[in-house]
Amino acid sequence: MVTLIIAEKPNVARKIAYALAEGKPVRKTIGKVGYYEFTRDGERIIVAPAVGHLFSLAPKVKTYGYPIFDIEWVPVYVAEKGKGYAKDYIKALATLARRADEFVVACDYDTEGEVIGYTALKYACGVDPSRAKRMKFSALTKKDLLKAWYNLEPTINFGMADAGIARHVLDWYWGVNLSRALTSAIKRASGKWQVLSTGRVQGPTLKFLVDREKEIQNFKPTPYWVIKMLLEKNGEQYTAAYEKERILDEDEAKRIVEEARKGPAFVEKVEVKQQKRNPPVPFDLGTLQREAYSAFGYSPKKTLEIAQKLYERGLQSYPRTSSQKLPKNLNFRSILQNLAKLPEYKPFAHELLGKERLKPVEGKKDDPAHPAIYPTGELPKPGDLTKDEQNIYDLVVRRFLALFMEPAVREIMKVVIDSNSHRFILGGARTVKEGWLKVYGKYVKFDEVILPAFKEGEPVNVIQIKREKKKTKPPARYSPAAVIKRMEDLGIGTKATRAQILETLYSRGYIEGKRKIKVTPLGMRVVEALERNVPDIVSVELTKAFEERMEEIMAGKADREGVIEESKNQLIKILQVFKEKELDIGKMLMETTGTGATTSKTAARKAGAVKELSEEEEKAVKKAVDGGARRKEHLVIGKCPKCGGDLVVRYNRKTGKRFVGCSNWPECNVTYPLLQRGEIIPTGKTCCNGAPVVKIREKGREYEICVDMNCRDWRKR
DNA sequence: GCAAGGTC
Repeated sequence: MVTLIIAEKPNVARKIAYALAEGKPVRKTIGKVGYYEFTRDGERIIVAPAVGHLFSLAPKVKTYGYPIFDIEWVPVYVAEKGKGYAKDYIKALATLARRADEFVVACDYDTEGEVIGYTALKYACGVDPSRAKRMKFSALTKKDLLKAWYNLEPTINFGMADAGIARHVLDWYWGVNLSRALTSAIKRASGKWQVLSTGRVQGPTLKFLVDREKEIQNFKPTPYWVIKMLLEKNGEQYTAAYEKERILDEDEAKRIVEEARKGPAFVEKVEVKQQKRNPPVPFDLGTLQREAYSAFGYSPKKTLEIAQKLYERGLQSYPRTSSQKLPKNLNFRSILQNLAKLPEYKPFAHELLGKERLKPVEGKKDDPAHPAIYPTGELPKPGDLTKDEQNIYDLVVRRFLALFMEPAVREIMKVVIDSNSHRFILGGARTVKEGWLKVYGKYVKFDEVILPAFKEGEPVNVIQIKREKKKTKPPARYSPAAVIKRMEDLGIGTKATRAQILETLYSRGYIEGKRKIKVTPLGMRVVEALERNVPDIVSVELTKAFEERMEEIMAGKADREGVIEESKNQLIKILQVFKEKELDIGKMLMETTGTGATTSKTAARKAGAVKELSEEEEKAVKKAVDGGARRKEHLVIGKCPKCGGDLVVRYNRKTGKRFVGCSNWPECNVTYPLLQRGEIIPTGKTCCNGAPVVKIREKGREYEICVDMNCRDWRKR
């Protein structure tokens, strides 16, 4: 007797084989596809992989019209471009099925996994899916896999399979029909062929981008005033802010300034608090994509591609996960021992290996199929990784190391100054214990504003009290990383598809801008047209409704075909109305708001995935990057001798190396090099030409050094 | 040609 076990992907097939085999499984191949043979308890077992979905929905008749509902399952390589690799996998399963008497599905235990198993059995193996048993596991450890093998479910979960199939059909019906309707409308109005699209996830994603665009367009800045007190202590100047942050009336601001100027000013209260900051949680894909965007400016899609490559090389675990928890039985010590072989991680790994107990922090999110992302302990060879791969690898390794480290401790200081019964607040903050920031501080910065000691009741030497006029700012545009986050929060798309769906919006010409996403006039019109005629498709409610129907199918409270039929009837009505108004809708889609035509193919390409940035965009990007860096709150080590701004520790975006730069960059271009090792502690002292002196603490050694390399006393120090 | 979902 031969049993064929079907896994969701090659890597899992290997793990199952190694877990179930008595001794070592034999790896064989059919075409390019590897599969495994072995015995257990005298039974012959074959484990072979799918590669995700091997079958996809496609129309039975090739037409361009709509509505269209007559669809069938076909091999993915027939329905989609670039899926040729799937052919070998289908062929391998078909061949192996002929040798098997029993079938077991061992795909991920969720609706998509059930559909992958179901269609593989039915269309690749040519077997009735009701003949198959089910392995059910939530971790790929030997223990879990053996338990699943000895406790096989008698059948696959047909409730889950039916719910999954309904999801595929409904998404196809709504997405393809409405995309054809939009494309047809613009064709009729313009005579030109331009692909437009929408769907259950594209619609609401574009909608929230449009909402933000409108908020920005309609934004009316209102003036307000802030009041600042410039004061002096021990020869240094500090700025305190009036306790009411914004004053909306200019006369009131004037009055406060006049009254406060009369003084006398004294310290009313000093508060010092210590704050514990725990290490960040392990990476799930979304968090990694956000961090890589903020650290390196990588798009979510790029980060996923790099992470996939690192996974394929065995350097890190599976990237498409929503878990923020590490496997309980992972051998942390052996991973750390391996990482210690890389000089840049050696000190941190050694420090951790000296601990008796290694307990990583963990986050709330979980994933039944995969743990959080972690480095496997396999090491890249020198020169093996591209710069981009090195960056993501470094981020993953440092995050992993940080999980086991002590919390950082921050000291927050608040000095309340009274001047003629008006209160001003002077805030300070510094890191008093680095903890996990030692290894991860490269990617997270906290504000360092060091204040001298103030005593309650002491007089304050006020230099100036003044008001400044400001204006409220419109809400910020979404970045790609922020879009992914918003999609996660709304519960639309999956960790594996969100980045790709965002790219689709670019390629349709709906949105533009690499870092700050702007909706094009075409994008605005598409949402408008859909909102008027098919409000469901731009609302997250459609996803919610689908999910409810799927729950009902799984629970046996609704029938798959009934749910599909119901959605189809609803769509028929909508599409009929759409078709009647097609020409008008097409004309509306072509209207632009005076910023140039967007309906031609070239314009759509221009508005699409932006490869080259205009000068203006380049500036905006620089500003965003700089703004981002500033928000990361760099360590201040002294004053700039040229412009009086703050000299802060910065990190080169490309090389990650640290240096000292002026906070008034790009207006002021003062920079100094820095040693790349050791902790930097500001001393408040200055040296030649006013350059600051810093203290470097490294491996218990401490010394002071002037940051100016031309310093005469450089060697001496 | 169009969706969204797996995975290389």
